[in-house]
Amino acid sequence: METADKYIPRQIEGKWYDYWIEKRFFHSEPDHREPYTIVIPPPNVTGILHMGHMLNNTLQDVLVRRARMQGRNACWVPGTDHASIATEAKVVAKLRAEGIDKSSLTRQEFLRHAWEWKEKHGGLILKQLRRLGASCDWDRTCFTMDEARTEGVLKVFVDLYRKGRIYRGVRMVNWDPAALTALSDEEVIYKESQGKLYYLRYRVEGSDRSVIVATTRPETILGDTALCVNPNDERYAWLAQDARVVVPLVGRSIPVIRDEYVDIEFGTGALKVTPAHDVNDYMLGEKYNLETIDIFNDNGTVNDKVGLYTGIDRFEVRRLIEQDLEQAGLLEKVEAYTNNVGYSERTGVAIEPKLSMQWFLSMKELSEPATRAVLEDTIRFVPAKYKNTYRHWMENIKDWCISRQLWWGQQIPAWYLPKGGFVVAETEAEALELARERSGDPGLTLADLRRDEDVLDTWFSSWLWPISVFDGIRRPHNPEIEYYYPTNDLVTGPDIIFFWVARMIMAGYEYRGDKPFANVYFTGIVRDKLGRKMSKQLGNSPDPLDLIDKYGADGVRVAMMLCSSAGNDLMFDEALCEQGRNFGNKIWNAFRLVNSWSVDDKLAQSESSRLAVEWFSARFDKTLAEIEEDFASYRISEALMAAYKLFWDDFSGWYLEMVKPAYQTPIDARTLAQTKGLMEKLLQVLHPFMPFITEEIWHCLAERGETECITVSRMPEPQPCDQELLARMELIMETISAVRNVRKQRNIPNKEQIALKVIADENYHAEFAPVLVKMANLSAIEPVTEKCPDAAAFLVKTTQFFIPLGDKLDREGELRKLTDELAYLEGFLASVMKKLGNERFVSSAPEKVVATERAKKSDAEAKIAAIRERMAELQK
RNA sequence: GGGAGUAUAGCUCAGCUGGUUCAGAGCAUCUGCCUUACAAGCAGAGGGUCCGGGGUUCGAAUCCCUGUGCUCCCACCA
Repeated sequence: METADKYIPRQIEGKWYDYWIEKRFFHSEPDHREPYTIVIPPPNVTGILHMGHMLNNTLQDVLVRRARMQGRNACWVPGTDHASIATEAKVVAKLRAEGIDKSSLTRQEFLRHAWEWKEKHGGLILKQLRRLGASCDWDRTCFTMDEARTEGVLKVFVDLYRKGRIYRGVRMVNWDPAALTALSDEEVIYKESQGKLYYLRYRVEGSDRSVIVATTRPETILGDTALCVNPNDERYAWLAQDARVVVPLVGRSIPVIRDEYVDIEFGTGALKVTPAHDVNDYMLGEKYNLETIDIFNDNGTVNDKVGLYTGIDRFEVRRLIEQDLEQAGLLEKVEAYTNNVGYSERTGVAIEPKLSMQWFLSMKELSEPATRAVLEDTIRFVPAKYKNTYRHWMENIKDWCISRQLWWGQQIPAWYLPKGGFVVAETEAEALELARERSGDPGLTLADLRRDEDVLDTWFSSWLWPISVFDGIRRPHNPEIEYYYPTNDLVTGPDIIFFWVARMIMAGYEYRGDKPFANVYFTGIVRDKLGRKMSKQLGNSPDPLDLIDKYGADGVRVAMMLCSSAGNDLMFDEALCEQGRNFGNKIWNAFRLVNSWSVDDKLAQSESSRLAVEWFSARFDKTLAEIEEDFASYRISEALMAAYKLFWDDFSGWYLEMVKPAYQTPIDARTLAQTKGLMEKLLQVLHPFMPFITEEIWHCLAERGETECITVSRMPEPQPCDQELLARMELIMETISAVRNVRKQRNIPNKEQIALKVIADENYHAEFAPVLVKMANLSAIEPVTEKCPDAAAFLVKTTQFFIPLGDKLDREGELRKLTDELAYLEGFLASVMKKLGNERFVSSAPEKVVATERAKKSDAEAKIAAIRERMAELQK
């Protein structure tokens, strides 16, 4: 049968994925087996697959597939996140493109559009994950805003409210004037921005003097309610205790207060205080009981409180006010200034600190068991360095602002009573009942109640994810949650350690009394080969699906795994995909070779084949043990590299060459069967990394029943291996290399058989002679007792080998080589002697170390003697 | 401003408790080969101030101090 010499992934990947799904191999139900559970970090429902997802999900798939093959009941739960701000922004943009303004719609109408959009475009990313080979249990696909999850969220909200952990409060929040919502601190990104520092003149009342104040935001003078100087600043000692100043342009009279908060060194040492629009000023305002004047509308334009610049955008006002101040002679000077400005992670606009009524979750108590769990390694972080980051955040945790002024999300289950006050309940009916009780008015109807307009922060649903995907919030004792929870591994990025990981841990202890997962594997950020973060703007991120088309899913998976070490950023280079694809091709060709052999039943197994099988089996077991260890410490890329070398070097490069029959001659049945068996085991080891090609070849190697897929086969377990055998073979391999070297240097074609003579000693293992003969294409190996003249000679450990060359021998060249070798060995010996000559070394170093030094010495001496003899021989 | 991490071959990275698995791997490069599974391959080769400087030790890539570079997190002085 003819098989192509190039492996074409496209032809088989879709076929096998469909087959696995059809046979329901990825579906899991609780049973008697030990569970292995991963919940996917839910991507945004409107998201599309990028390289970060590729990395993250390949890792999860490797772990899940491996666990499945180890006989565990593997369950990987997929799903998507409703991502309130991001999704709402997309829907708003889409409506705008259709000429519909969000403000012209009712909440219900808007949500209808949003759901429509979600049904149409949502979840594309999950389909894309199938291309990658992700072995998720798709029957379990969840959405953070589906019915079960939403009910869970509301139940938790009510529960926390009743426990007194949720409260309402006026706080300074990070206001996003584009999305028209408050953001949590974690959603604000600070960036250095080029700005200006304006020096403004505040006239002192009843005096002809004035105070100069430096500010980066002159437009906020509209909201100034005080001026503050440091009490220790002598420059302002002349100001009366009850001095008042006049706000430029506005003309408002405000008090001068004194507080050590003000940095004497900065600017002029005088600070304007705008409690409504600056976090620090807000605190001063609280302390000195200052008036708070909110000057902005929600969209960032100036309101009519002051009567100046009404309706104009904040940045435009800044420009205008600069001119107006200048004209009024109230602008002392303007300097260029670089400062840090917060921007919305979602919309990119500058954050406006704003006072508003929000819902908060008190975090202190929740954080305590969660902090302990990580510090005591009940939950293991890989790499462990993130424990520090985690601890630092948890120990300084602040209350969580959980309300968002959006429509897309879970609406806060609070209802306001007509005469003030509110009730919190899971359902409208319950709310009504409570409201009647509370108000003492049994005639109250739902229409009398007004539900809070805000929705909950998206993370308020995703922090429940490991529980809610098994419906463990609504039905805490259902068999699924009790079987699958706690989950095993969480694979995610360190950038959401606070947003998500920490909060899941808190929710886990609060609602299950147990950790949500045993291990957290933090991936790095995928960067391009220049070290730049991959981004749409830079256009330096390849489309994962294009890569899959070009290199095959297996190839791209290998690429991702090769460059990822836990917690480190990875420099992705498309060349790695090539390496992955090449590896697939190598596997394919090894299969083609094995597949091409015809069997002769009468043939007995040759000695060299018998030895080859024995050796490779040992080699396999040794590597398998290493791979086990790598997995245990989450060194996934090293595990893959070990398997890669095992297949490429040991199996293809050595083993197959050892057992390969001469061209167009048959192989014995025993060797063929053993080779296929070894290959099957190799495919199994590789399957978690390269699911498609391994499944394909698995079925080509033998007739299989309908469900006898590699995907659900049992992973080989490491057996003790014969180290002695491996060491002996190592020497034979060295000898083969040495013979090849001689051929190369002397231009002796590989086809030409040559003779080898050996002075056999304890390091020469004659039983391997058949392997040596075959691999080095020797006519014979002849044991001798004397050195052989006119021969190329080489040393393997202590064994001397000779290849008679007759007059082809290049005495000059040979001598030069020997001289170099001698010089090296003498230098080496000298350093060993120096060490051994050091009494302190001999007396204080452990016995073992001294012994190895002594062994080095005698070894080097023997070699030097042999080389000297050989040189003398050549010089005759 | 506070904290953490990191620096090893051209690139990406291993290197655990200080000593023969200590200077490694893969890729890239160079030199031969279209040798009948594979040129997406085979056989070889070269390549290092283990960031600089001190220290501890019989012995340091490894431990300590210090400097420098890079990365990240937290805070947000108007």
